[in-house]
Amino acid sequence: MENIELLQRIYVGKRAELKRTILHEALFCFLNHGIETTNIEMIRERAETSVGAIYHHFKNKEGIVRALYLSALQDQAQRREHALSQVRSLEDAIKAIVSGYIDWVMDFPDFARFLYMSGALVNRADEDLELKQTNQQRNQDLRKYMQGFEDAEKIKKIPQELLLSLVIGATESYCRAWLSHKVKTSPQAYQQVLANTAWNNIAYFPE
Amino acid sequence: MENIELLQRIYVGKRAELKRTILHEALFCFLNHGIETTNIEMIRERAETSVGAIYHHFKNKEGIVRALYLSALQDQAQRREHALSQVRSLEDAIKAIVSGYIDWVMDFPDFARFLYMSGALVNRADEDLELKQTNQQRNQDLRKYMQGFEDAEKIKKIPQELLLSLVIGATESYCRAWLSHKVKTSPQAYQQVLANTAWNNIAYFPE
Amino acid sequence: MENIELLQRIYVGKRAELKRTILHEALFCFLNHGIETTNIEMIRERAETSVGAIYHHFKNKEGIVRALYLSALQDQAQRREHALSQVRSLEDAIKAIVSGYIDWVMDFPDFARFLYMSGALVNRADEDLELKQTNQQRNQDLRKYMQGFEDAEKIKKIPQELLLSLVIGATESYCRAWLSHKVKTSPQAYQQVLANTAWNNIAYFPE
Amino acid sequence: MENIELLQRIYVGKRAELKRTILHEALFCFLNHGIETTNIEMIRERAETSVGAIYHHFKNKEGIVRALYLSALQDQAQRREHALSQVRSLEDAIKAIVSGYIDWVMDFPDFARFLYMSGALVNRADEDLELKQTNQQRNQDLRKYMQGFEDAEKIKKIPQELLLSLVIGATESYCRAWLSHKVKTSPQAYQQVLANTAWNNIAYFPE
DNA sequence: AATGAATGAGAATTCATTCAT
DNA sequence: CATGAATGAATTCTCATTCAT
Repeated sequence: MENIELLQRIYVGKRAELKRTILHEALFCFLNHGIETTNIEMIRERAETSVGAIYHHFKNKEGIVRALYLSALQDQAQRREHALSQVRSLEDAIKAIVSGYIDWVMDFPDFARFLYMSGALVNRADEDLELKQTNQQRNQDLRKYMQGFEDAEKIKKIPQELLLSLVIGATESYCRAWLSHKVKTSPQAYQQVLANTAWNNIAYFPE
Repeated sequence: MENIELLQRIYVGKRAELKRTILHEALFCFLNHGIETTNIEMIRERAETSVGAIYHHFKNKEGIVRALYLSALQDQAQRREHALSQVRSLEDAIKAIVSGYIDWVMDFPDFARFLYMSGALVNRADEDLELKQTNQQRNQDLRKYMQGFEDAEKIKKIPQELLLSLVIGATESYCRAWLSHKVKTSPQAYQQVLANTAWNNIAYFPE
Repeated sequence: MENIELLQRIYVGKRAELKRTILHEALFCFLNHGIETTNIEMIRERAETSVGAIYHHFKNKEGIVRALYLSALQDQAQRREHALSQVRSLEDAIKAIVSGYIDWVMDFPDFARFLYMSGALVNRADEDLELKQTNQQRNQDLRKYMQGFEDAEKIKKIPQELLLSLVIGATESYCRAWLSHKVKTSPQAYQQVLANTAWNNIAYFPE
Repeated sequence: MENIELLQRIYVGKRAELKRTILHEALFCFLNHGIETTNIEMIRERAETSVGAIYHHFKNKEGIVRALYLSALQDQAQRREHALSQVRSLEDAIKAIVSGYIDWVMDFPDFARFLYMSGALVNRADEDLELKQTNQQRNQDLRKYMQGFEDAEKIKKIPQELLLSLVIGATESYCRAWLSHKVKTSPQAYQQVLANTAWNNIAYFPE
């Protein structure tokens, strides 16, 4: 169960064991029955705990969804930051983002699937300022970081709103298709191709 | 209310007026409160009809969701087929697909938003063979159609699974962002750019 | 079951039959188990209906409490107004109020008990403007009415806030004690005495 | 926080500090949210202690309610007994009871409010023999005491059940109204009047 | 004495759906 | 075709209380 690895990075220590178990089993239920269709009893049964404990730790059913969502995002971001820290040019950065994304999806397909399916739900919570701000901050940081490279002029002409879609759009689209079994070949097989394509989108961006 | 236009193309005539009204108001509720959170009473109230009438016309709550989903897909497909029929080269076809996609999203943002949000739900229904087959059929048709052009060798090297993501990935990614208010500039502003990028992805596909 | 009589005056007709039944049985439960301790299932079982029907008609558990409370108040007021309409002097009015109060408590001891026990609850809802205003209106009307009599100078010296307590205080206190079985003799036995005392409080009000 | 004063008279010493704190904060919660609606967690938070500590000191939620209730009754009785010990005639005794009642309500409005609101609850506990007997004992003592005065023949004609209502009814009614903000003028302003009225009810009791 | 995580029975409420009129 | 009262299974969540540390 590689999912536990991810959760162990976010929920550290012995104390958090029950929390991790609950999240792990909740993820299983959400993926197999859908988020709205999963009820607390199902999670409770799998986690072999009590309703009270679940509410004690997460307050809400939504609290579980949110905890999973944030764990996934946070881990994804950590991995990306690590990958970017190894890189010295814009081209390498773009390719690292695409490659890293695919690697993460391959390592944690369950979390990836969950991110896609919960997106609609979590975005609904427009009031969720905390999440929104964390996201915006990350985007800005990323942008600034990339503008620090020597070959960075290229992205100065590209509207920043568009940049992310050009880089990750095709990759995300393919991963989505793979995770929902619409295509069979693993994204890893196309990792090179998708990384190159992403870079081409930037390098040959039409004036 | 441009949504009604779309519905009028699918549900034709005076007879279908109540059906259209119900779908129209249901769409409003689904977008504003989420699909699962919307209940029949909410739709009934807005549509100024009775519970019985809704069940008479759609059998189910799911029946409403499905009707909306299929209407959107069908209209989108109609539009794409029309656009493609005007076109004589692979390049034009690719660009027409991207442009048409953006046009449709701009014309019916509510339906587009609905498609994105219901995706998770409807895909869950793996048993829904009818829908799955229609979709696969359309994809195959599209592929065959494109292979008929003179300049079609290019896509023969491209794995067919990957093709759609390369063409539409960035565009879909940006439209999604726009519909959820993460970016402000309308996709229309980037229509040219996105169409060109899509074509570049095909034309300069790495060997 | 005299309680039904009262409810029939407030909830008129065939249509309202289920409503009356639910209220009637709820009253029984509230009195025997306390308001907070009574659960919907208990009411449902006695009323031989479904949970849904209860919620359909009253929206809330609190809705049931409120409906009973308002019914009681309304009936009490109706009776008092009727009694007062028969009367030509301040003395008779005061005595009619006391006598009427006791009569009503004797006729509908269940509702009286309920009023006493729900008072704390319903008053908690400070936001309940509707109720508050109705009450104030009634008090003002009563006051004006009483000032219309020939022998009304007497109450002009009495602070209006104090008036009601002087008139009804002892009676209410005794009825409360009787309804909670702290005393055995029926209030009716002291009707004359309490009416006279009330009048004395007014007539010999210290300057 | 005058409430603490009262509690300090009942729960004496350093040892009982936490007990007093818990009761004090519980009182706050009960008054602001109602007794049933207040949960242990709310009290725990305000008292800055632990759930365990609360249960250690009071065994029960009901234990807290009861402790508050008994404290209030006990303090009220103490005060009354003291006042009565200063008095040499029935008239003075009656007036002292009324005045003392008002003084106590003015000094401890929170406890008074609590007594009114918990009345319904505590009476429900018919099984609570201890409380019932204490109460009856006090009433009998009071009666005997009053019959010891020279001018005591007057109350011999008055049914003993009725006596308390005649004496305290109007006062209690007005205090209730004041505590629930239905009237604005403080009971103290009417202390004389209410004491006189109470005495009149006895002195001029109709044969 | 103090702590607070864990328990789990029990409550209120919702809501898709049916069906008699 | 239309209506909306009635149904009742299912769900979320609460909270007094216990108990190991």
